[in-house]
Amino acid sequence: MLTKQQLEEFEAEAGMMYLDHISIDCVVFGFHEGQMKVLMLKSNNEEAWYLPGGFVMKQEPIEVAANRILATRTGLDKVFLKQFHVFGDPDRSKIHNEMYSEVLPAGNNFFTQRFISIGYYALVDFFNVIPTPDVFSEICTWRDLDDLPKFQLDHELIFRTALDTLRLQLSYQPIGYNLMPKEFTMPELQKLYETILGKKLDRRNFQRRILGFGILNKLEQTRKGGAHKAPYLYSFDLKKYQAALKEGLKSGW
Amino acid sequence: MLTKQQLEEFEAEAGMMYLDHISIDCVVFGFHEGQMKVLMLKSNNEEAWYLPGGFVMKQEPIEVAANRILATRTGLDKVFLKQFHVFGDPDRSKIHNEMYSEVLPAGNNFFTQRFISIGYYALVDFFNVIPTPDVFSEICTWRDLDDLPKFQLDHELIFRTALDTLRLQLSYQPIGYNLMPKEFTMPELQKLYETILGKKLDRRNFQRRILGFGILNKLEQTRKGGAHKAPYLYSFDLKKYQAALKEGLKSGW
DNA sequence: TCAAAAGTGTTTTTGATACACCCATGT
DNA sequence: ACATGGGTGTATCAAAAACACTTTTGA
Repeated sequence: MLTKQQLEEFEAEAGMMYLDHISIDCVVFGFHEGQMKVLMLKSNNEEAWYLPGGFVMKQEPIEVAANRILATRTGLDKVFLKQFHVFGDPDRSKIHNEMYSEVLPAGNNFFTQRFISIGYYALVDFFNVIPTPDVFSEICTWRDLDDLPKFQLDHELIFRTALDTLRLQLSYQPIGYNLMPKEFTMPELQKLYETILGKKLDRRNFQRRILGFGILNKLEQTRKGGAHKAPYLYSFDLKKYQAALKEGLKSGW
Repeated sequence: MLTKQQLEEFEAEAGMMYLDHISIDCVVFGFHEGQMKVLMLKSNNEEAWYLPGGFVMKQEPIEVAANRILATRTGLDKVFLKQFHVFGDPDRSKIHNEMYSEVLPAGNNFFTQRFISIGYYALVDFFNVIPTPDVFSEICTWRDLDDLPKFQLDHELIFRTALDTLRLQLSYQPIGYNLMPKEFTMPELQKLYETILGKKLDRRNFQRRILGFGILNKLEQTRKGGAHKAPYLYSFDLKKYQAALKEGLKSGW
């Protein structure tokens, strides 16, 4: 938690560096132990959690800003990041505004203005992320998709919209390269799809379809140590994967 | 074309009314005589055309702003309007900035600041639109999709992104209610799809598929006066249409 | 040795595509 | 009467969905 003085200093600096009225919020999806996760933050003296976010520097492209914000929260560079919606209700930051206007001097100041937030969602490799709190929080950690906390502001809407977009994306784009480790088994990849979609898929049909996309390399080795028959390992064929991203998986018409 | 004084007055007013740094651009699609059209504007003393656009009032939701901007250019209220992308490159309004900084006093002024533009696309009934120029232009008119003029700024990118989004949309959402008149024939609807997609479709398969969606009502009457067999008239079943919008037309997985 | 997970099929159903025939209408 | 566009139907093919059997492995 910031002291009043720290907040005032930060406010003054922010007003110099950043564009007014524009913020960025990121929904960072990760996958671990068969569970879909979102990266979230929390301050010790608030109950509700919020999404990683930030502002756009005066001469910075918004994509660069989103990457920078993500990098500072995760330690990651160059991840899959996609703009999905703009949240522009004038009341969306009301509670926040009221909170800060108690602490900060009245009148124009950076934090109490109206913000229009550009939503990005990211797909990242769980193991590479080093969750890093921002200046407003002490806690930055993964939350299970089926055990979500109370959200601040409209962050629940932002999260839900991101998830819906991701699900839709799944039907015409390959997904997984950014979420899975280098090598993985077919059941592991299936679990990812099932988690995103929130439903069970047929093992055999899933395998046929995924292989049909032609974006996987089957490796020689198997994943040993499991309690049952050892599954084969696969990796993504990056070239073909990226081609599929461009072309799309099915034409529609 | 505005005089220098008019521009200065408008600038001062805009700075009071509107949020800094945020603009809205609309790609308005219409359909007439088997041709897809976009609504565009042009000033007499500039060569390049631009898209209908505007700014967000200080306490106005962005959806409301987009609707207001559209309403002032078309006379329409409550049309299909969808946010599709944010354009946030710091150089995107460079040329504009330079242009205005010649005319307007140096230093901070509304028109020479950096703008991040929220792109909306609209699907409207051609016949209901009354194209209305804005304060910067004398011409506001429909342009054929296959006879497009030179664009200002990054408006070509905005237009192309809108078209791509619309095409993608077509594969998982019904379209047409907002573009077609109340009553229409199957060949007319097919022409719409063909124009959006930029390719020919099989007459019989198209009909089967569209009817399969269950969003059309077949009317008793036929469209007479044509030089051939009179085609049946159809209308959209609004209830089922909106349900299909929500559900999507195919699941994917 | 057996339960559970994984590999590898086949059958069935559905939807997309391609194609054929007849009907109505204005010239 | 005929060319043209429109209504309706069928054959074919490919992909999705449903389903079955065998293999491997640790407990």
